[in-house]
Amino acid sequence: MSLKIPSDTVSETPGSASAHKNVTTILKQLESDGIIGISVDCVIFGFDDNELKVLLIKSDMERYDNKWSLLGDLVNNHEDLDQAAYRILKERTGLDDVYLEQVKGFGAVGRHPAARVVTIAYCSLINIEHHKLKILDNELHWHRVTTLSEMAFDHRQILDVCYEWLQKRIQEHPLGFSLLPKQFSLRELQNLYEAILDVKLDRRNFRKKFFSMGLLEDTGELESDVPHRPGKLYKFNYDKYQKKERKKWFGIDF
Amino acid sequence: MSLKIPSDTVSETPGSASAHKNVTTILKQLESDGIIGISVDCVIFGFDDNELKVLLIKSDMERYDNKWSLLGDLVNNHEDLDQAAYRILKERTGLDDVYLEQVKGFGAVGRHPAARVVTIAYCSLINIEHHKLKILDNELHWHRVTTLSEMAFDHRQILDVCYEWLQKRIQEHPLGFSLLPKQFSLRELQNLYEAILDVKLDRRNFRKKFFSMGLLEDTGELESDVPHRPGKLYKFNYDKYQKKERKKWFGIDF
DNA sequence: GCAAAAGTGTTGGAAATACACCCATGT
DNA sequence: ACATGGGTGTATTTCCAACACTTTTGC
Repeated sequence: MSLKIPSDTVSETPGSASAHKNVTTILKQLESDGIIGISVDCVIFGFDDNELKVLLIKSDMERYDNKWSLLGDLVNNHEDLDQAAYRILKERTGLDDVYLEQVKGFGAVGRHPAARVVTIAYCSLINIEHHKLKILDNELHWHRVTTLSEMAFDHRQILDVCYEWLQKRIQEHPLGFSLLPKQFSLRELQNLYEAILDVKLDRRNFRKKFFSMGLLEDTGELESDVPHRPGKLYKFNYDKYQKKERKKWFGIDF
Repeated sequence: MSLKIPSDTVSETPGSASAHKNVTTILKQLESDGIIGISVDCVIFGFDDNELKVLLIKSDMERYDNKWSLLGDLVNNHEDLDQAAYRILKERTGLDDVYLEQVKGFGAVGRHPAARVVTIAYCSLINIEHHKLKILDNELHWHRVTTLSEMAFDHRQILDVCYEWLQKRIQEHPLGFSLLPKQFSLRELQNLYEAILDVKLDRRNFRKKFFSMGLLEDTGELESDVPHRPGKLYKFNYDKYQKKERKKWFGIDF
């Protein structure tokens, strides 16, 4: 987790290295005062090369040098938790208007070496191609979720929880489309689900399922630059999804 | 939310009124120092008279007099979030060894009038008959979830989120049994599901469903003191449930 | 014997699964 | 022409939903 000085104004130089120093000082102060710090950590998923990726940086803290870290920061005094998460995303990646949802709070006593810090984990899903990263401080880049090197603090645990959350959530909510381009082929969609859930699905049944939901809109366009017959491109009709009434009864099963 | 002086030792006089004073003082201090406080609020559900109930107290704070409040407290410096939740339950109700799960963090800037406090909501489910309340400070008692009077702070929102969480969770995890006696009839179980989900279910299909899961154990005993044919009493086989391998694939549906 | 809830099976429809061939494109 | 994935339909099975009568007990 990277921490910076809490302030009420969003930095004018988002992502600049200078905004992320003095971390240790602040934490030492918190610790000596016996105060619990509160931070937000963002688990940002992307999908590329048919693999689920996560966005990590190199930790600012010496002791955790060469370990990878989620994108985090202390929560400012006058911002909501959600706002803090959006701010961190914006500062670190330059990205805005993305899917973001709170997943869980982590507050084990020893989870941060410098001070007592409770963190709220957020999940974000972005399309890697569409949102090219503009800020690359702290070696920000994408990592495969399946083959992760050692991570700082308890960030591995946080990531694991968020990944499991994603596996469950993607089956009951159409958040996966955030990982794809606005227009996508059914093959891409299926690859996404297969990669995240680590299963093989039947192509025909997968199509039937999604078409029967009636939420995919044929754009009339086709794939290009593929060395085979191009597939149709669809987009997800979010309005129509919103209007569907949610069923609160799913069926008991455990 | 009721707050008390953070300390590293669990109070020796759990639930005593004296442990819950000086709240305003602490919060004023936090506020003047520009520090974000962190608390835990417990939403404790019970089931009685075929209705879902929630355990509330009268708020300590003047401004919120006569409004009902969840059971909460500031998190101590040297306790995990989960520990804090268990401590609050123990202090306020004398109860231990109960189901408890984190639901969501709430951190809107203005949610608490005295200071900036981020709270982590926990859900707990207890059997009202089995765990008779020993501590009744602050007018602690059970309220119907469906007909709630005005609540303090944002506690109504927290309760709503937790209730929706419960409706979803009870269908995919056997936590509902915590609300029933160790031995229960199928009628009681069905009443529980019908009350929480606010649906009517077919009795035969309900039985079929639960028996087919193979997790109910016939105790050989029967209901007593019922003015009709007594039903068989079952208990939930939690060991067997634990051994079942979880399926990560539920089927896409949204 | 009557009221009240326990206990029990079958059937039809819907949804999930399994499975194989022809089509369009780039090379 | 061939390699690659796109696109499609059907048969089977499984699961869910609807539905009614007999049994046991307390009063």
